[in-house]
Amino acid sequence: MAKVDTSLVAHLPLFAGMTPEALDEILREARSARYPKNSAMQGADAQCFFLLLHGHVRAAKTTPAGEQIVVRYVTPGETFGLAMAIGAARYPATAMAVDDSVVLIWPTSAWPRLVERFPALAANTLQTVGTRLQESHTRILEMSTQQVEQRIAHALLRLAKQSGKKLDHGIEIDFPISRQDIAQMTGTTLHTVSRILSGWESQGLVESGRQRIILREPHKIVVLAERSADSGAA
Amino acid sequence: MAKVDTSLVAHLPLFAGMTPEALDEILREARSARYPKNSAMQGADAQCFFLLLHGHVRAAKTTPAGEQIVVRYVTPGETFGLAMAIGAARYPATAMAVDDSVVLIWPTSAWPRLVERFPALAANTLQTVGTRLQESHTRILEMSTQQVEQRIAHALLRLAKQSGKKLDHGIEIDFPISRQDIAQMTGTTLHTVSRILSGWESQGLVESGRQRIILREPHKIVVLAERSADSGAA
DNA sequence: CGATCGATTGAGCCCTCTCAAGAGAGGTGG
DNA sequence: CCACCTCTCTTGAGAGGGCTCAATCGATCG
Repeated sequence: MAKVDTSLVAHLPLFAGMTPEALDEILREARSARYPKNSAMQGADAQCFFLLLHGHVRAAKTTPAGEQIVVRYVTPGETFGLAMAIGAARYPATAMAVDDSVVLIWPTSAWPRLVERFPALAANTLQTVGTRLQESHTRILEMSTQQVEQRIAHALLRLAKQSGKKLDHGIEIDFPISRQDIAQMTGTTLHTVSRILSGWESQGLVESGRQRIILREPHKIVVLAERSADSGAA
Repeated sequence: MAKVDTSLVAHLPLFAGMTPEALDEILREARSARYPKNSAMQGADAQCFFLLLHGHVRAAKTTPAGEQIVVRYVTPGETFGLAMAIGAARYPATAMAVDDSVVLIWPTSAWPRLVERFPALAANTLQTVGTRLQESHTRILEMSTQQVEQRIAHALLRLAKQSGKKLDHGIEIDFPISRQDIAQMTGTTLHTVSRILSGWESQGLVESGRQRIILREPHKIVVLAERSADSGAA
């Protein structure tokens, strides 16, 4: 269990307002682990919670019938698997590394003690969860009021903002993502996603391939995203 | 500013694990207010947070274009308007009393101090917000995978569970709710809701009128709700 | 008793899903 | 290093669920 360099994580929102000593004490309870690309990261029982240091993780929720939606993509610096903080004994979603990933892991059992000793942990986590709640509401709003094309545009712009790699001309989404994944983020089918991306590609808005998407004209995609349902006249 | 009886609120999740003295101190900072039916409860700036004591409140989110969705219905004992706890300066949604309602109101400015003095407040709120986050994800899952009829069935069952009044034969939703409201909860239009409810009514599953719905056969509605998209053969 | 707001219902259309092939890319084993 | 195989992506055709548009009815309130 190699010691984690505190300076790497001190600036994260989770640890806002903490003394170096406190941080040190918290990190002493964690271990780190590496997950290879495409490996599952958790069982059904919520025995651990995670902080992603490197890589990308996909959190997905599954229906009884086996259909999936992508809850979110976790980027470095973010926590996930916080079931216990919200009083759940089982994870409501499954996590999978979409890239080779490195995480810090705490046992769920440590959470109550840590919160007691460092109340800022609860306050900081509340802030994070609150932000996610608002994002969820935004997503519900989009699904209720926008056409598929607008939803896909918004989803890609969000991914680009969150995990975009600036290129000479455009922004590349920095991890492998398929048409199917985008469909599961926007409530549609991979076929429709494929058709729309093909359309955009022929207009030069994007460039894409197998699990790879580059936004070539982000600004034009913003315009698309904001176009309301009935303002689409050419 | 009439003093609030602590025994009325001591059992609420928000105050779990608190001493009577702590509770007393927290309540001293609150004032209570009454909002008549159909009155708006908040301005744009998040200057207060609320605890609903009596009545029902509808929280809704609006698009730039003016379309609305219902985020949730607040029932007595629940908090709302927690923008500041999650670090937002403005409310992400608007609140309106759908019934004559009574609330406790704290100024937003009191929150940091209260949390500092009573860390359990943050932990309890984290739990609440976490639960809401999961409910949001469930809603997204439903919107992605289910037909409108199933979504409406789920929404009504949830409302009945949360705010249902048991009748001799059936369950009545205990506050005024229109077709439009249900449409805004399920991501559809009032027309479709009306058609589906009319259908159910002719089968004797529900009985409904102006802003009023009674589930006459809750069990059959559960069956409807769980029917998957392609198992609908008569 | 009139006005207003919610509910109902019909007709027609269109966006998106479903079903169905097939092609290309990338990885793997011989 | 090549052949094969699997996984992703593409594209066409057709159908249908739900939306839009439009008009009317009914209840509630002032």
